[in-house]
Amino acid sequence: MNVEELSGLPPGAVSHFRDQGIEELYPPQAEAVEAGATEGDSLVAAVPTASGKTMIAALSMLSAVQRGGKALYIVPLRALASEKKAEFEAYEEFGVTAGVATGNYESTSDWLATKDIVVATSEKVDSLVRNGADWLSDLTCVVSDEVHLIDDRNRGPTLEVTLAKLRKLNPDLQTVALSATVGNADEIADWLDAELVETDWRPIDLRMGVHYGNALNFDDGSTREVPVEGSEKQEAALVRDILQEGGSSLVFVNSRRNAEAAARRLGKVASRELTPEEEDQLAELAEEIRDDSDTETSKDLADCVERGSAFHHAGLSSTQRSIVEDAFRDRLLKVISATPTLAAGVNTPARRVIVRDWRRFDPSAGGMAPLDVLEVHQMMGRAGRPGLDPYGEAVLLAKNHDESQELFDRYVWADPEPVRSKLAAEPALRTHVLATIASGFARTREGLLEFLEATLYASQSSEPGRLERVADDVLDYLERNDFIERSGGASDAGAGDGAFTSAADLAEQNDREEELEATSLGHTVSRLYLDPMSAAEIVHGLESADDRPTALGLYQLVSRTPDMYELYLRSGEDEKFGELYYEREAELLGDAPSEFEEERFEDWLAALKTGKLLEDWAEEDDEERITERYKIGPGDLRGKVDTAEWLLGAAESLAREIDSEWTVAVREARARVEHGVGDELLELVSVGGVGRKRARRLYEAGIEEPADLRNADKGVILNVLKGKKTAENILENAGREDPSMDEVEPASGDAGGTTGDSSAGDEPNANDAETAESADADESQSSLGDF
DNA sequence: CAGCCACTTGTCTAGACAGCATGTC
DNA sequence: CTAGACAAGTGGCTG
Repeated sequence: MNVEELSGLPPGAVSHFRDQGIEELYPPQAEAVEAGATEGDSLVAAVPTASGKTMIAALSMLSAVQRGGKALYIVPLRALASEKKAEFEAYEEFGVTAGVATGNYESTSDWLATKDIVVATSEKVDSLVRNGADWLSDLTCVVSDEVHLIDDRNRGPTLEVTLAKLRKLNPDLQTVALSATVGNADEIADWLDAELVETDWRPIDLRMGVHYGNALNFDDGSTREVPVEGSEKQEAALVRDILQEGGSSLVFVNSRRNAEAAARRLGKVASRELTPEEEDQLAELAEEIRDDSDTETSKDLADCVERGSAFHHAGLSSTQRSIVEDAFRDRLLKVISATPTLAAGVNTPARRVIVRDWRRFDPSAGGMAPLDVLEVHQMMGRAGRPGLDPYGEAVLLAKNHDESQELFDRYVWADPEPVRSKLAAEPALRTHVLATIASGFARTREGLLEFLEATLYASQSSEPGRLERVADDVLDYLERNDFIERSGGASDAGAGDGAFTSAADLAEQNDREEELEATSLGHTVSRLYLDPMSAAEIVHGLESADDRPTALGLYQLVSRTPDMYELYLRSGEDEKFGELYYEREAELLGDAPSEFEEERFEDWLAALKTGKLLEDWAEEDDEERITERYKIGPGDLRGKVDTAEWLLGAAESLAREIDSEWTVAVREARARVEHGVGDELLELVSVGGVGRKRARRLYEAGIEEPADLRNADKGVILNVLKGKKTAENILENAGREDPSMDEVEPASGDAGGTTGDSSAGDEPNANDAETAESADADESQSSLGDF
């Protein structure tokens, strides 16, 4: 089918596609159009990665907009949201507007209401539903990308419930679900009342194979000699082999450490094939990476990048991740070794994909468990760059003939697993049942069960009554913690009034439906997007505090909620943090588990470790020191700080809600973690342009609050802040009447500025060691080193 | 005696969404 | 009940 034959699109859309070099639709796309994608019909497209799924979405959304509607595109990751938004923004050329809504992106609901296409993460959509964004009922088309993630234990239920809610909100909604090829696409289509388009067609050939010995055997029967020379590893031989043809490769491994070690080794292979220009550009990139963050991880990454290789995992900062991804797409980097982050993330195709590790540590399995077929296929699907490579190659590594055979059977010839709803897991239901009640989707127990009937879980359930049972447990839990109230139902029967209970009364009570209503606290929890269990923990912790909680107490409190990802204890650390615990026991909120409850006590200490990390950050320790001390990457640190900020913000709302007297303490702890400063700097840091480092330098020079910025000698300020432009900017933000720095010379400051007049001024460590304040910090560090 | 290797032992394990109100060095 | 890669340490061999 030619794009010219498409109808129902906004005028200009077809020529836009033609300008992009799209003439003929790919077969799956044509099939989708035939199935009614442009006519508002629902559809499930289960097709391989990179076979034009986005185009199917685009055609559906654009035709919906042309009919006067509004479309929503749901993605699983923030990074994908920005990628898609950039793609859809090009439609502005013919008058179709696009916006993005994620947790960290600027976005007011009013502003989104004006956009034709909105891109959002599933959690953000869920949150918008909970907060009653009224434009949601104007939606006529919703696209769910990577819908197979419904299978995910943690985040799948959110997507599932959100889709069910959107469809309930607007029964005529066109639902377009894009999925990898999975075992049961037909079930998903049934659930969504949608047509199914299923194919394994790909725009570029994908050859899958297994490397063993000196040979690479493909699924089509062909063989390629790839000798392993000397002591080199198989993946090194494979990377070198394809690099000599000018192709890049992607190596998937199962741990961060493996990714880093492999990148280091592969750097030797890649560096042999670099041109001088490439070396220069890579050196620049390496510099950029070192500038982004001053940590061991950054240095290691930069060292690799200089040689044309890189590692990629969640310990990298988001900046570093995009640097690596972009450079690989520009063919500057020859090889990336990555954990599975990359397989699910933004598009980074390579000529050859090497799945080195097909087993991953899984404590629940007690050891190494094989990866899902679906997951391996997702990785393999990254092979082949459209328009650049003649074909893509996906290779598994075997050590012997038996393993080679096993890999063919297990992954090459195998079909992916079916998608199974994980909704009946209690943690998932806890949060979604509360949200469903709070946002009025269900007002009775019956109504709740009816709503749950509309989920994929219900359509798949082989165990009748399971969902009902778990739902009842969850309702009990929510009621016990004052998140909901039940009234009028059979369970209340006779409990209160003690009056006579006749058979007739009983019958009547059983007939009457039990009503469910969220309490004010329950509404708050739902809107804040907290797991009810986190909220309960925080509420209980705040209520149990007799004295003003310390920052560490609050940090440990939020760190032990299920919304904080666990920082786990390494061997030996249980003792270290056990000591810290006895030192600072009094600061912790709520009841500590007994030491004899080993598992719970470990969790408690792990939360203390995370809390201590946050305290270190709020005591202005360097990023480098923290990442080294806790053996984490810069990305992990930022993630922790981010989450803590969010949770403490939520805790502040909860504190207000329950009239806690510690609201201010929570707010202060949050502000300290947000800016990474001690409380004496909180005022300074509220001035635009002043962060943790500048604030500390200003404070040391005797400028302790914004008022001082307005009155102090400009020479002193300039001396601290270096650049005139920066100084002017900050003075303006502080509200100084005459911010101009013209003709002002740096003056040496009163307190700590004596060594500060070096011209470069970029030594963040230099000024740390001077004042009483940092002496404190040092002390806490040495005590930390001891335990 | 230095340098290299082969082998042993101990350690450790993927990922990342959300509120709210505005802006790091 | 289940693994395996890496890094650091150890010991033996060679020149």
